[in-house]
Amino acid sequence: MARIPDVQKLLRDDIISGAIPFGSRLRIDELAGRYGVSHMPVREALRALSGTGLVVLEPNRGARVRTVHLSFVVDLFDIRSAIETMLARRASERRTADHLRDLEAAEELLEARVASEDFLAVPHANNIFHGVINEAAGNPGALSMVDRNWLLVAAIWQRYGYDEGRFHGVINDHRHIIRAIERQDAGSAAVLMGAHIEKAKHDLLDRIAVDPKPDIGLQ
Amino acid sequence: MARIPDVQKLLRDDIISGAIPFGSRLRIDELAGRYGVSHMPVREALRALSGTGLVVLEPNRGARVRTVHLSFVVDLFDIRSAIETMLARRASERRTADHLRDLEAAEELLEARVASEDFLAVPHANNIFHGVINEAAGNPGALSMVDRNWLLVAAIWQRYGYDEGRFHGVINDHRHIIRAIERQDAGSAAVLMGAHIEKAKHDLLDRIAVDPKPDIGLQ
DNA sequence: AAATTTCATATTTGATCAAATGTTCCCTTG
DNA sequence: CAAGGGAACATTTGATCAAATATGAAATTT
Repeated sequence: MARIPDVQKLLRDDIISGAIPFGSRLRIDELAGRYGVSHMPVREALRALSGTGLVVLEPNRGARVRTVHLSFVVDLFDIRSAIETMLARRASERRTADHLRDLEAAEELLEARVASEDFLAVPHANNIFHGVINEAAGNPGALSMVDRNWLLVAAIWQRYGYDEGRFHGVINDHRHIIRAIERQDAGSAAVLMGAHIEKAKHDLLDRIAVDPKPDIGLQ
Repeated sequence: MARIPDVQKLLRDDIISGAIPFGSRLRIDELAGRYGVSHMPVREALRALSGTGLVVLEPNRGARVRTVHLSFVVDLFDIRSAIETMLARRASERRTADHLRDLEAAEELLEARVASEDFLAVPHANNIFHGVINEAAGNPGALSMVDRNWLLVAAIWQRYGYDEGRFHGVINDHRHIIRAIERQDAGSAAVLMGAHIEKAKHDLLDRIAVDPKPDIGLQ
């Protein structure tokens, strides 16, 4: 009684969590055994994931988890910066009172988790915060692009861990971004968002530089 | 002896050309007959295309070509503007002499086609021009996003046709963009590219406003 | 001894068939 | 006559099997 979306999600999560390293071969029968399904749903799940770029499929040669180079990490952040900057601008123009409320709720959740040192749960709260902004921008296509991008960044960051000191800078950035969106100051929101993501990029790159962990599959 | 990538390409082209309208149901057996293959490759091709967003798959309810709203057209251009602006900036920084040569060759091709009034072939030349810039930027992930975006824009534009007067403005924009990239003026290249895409957006929206063609599937 | 070819094995891809799920139309009932 | 239920049909999904393709190892030849 297993379905394709289930396998897709299980496999996706196994890749993000690091259980399956970048560049690994993905054998259909092996995955079928792992998830307790026949090999048919696995086939289709792999095909679907190849469309998202998380899995690379070569005809007659099977599937692999995408390989990740250091330059690819930079590229990911450049894309994210371009799109989220645009979305912050749009969100400033279109935000409703409801959006502001959601935004402040998301930020409170994030700050509560930092205060209680529940650092593992912070990235998820962060994801919610950015999700509210991107949702408020009202561009579903861009939203799904950012989500895909986020997935890959999460997969990489998961493997290198967070510097806990980072979160205080995040909180300060967020508060300024909220205020810009509140006063519908699109230009300010865009610049602040750009800087916010630029910081994230270098925080991650620094962690990779300090401890590259060559066995992770980052090339 | 047909393969999945072939079916994928055939189906993709049929959607872009307008042979299969937006929102159409895509029945596996029907497509198998259309392309002269068994239904197995079609299944997998649909799954792969669903990953790209061109096809929407609902579990146990089959596949449809994605539906396109007017607001979605605006969203597409916003995304494209955000990414291509970033790529124009990067291309300015990284361009080599070879890139400049390719860029000028692409532009000459485009201008030749406009001059000989071969208007149907102009969009392809235009695609090459932008492709060179995006290639020079050296961000493959962003490149594939732009390509996907371009696919959808092409599908829509194909249905509404081009105003031939448009191309002269395009040529002027392109020449200025080339000069900005040549002198490695990233800020200028970015602004010019942003304006260039903004113009394209309104040229298309105007054509839709003049003749909405309700039977096309745009909602 | 090194290289190339051939053969065996593993794996993906395609075809056929069976089961589950969704849809539609007709019939019954209120 | 309308609304709800049910049966027949269509379509997708899953399973099994066969064929094509790639990979790796062993053996033969130069």
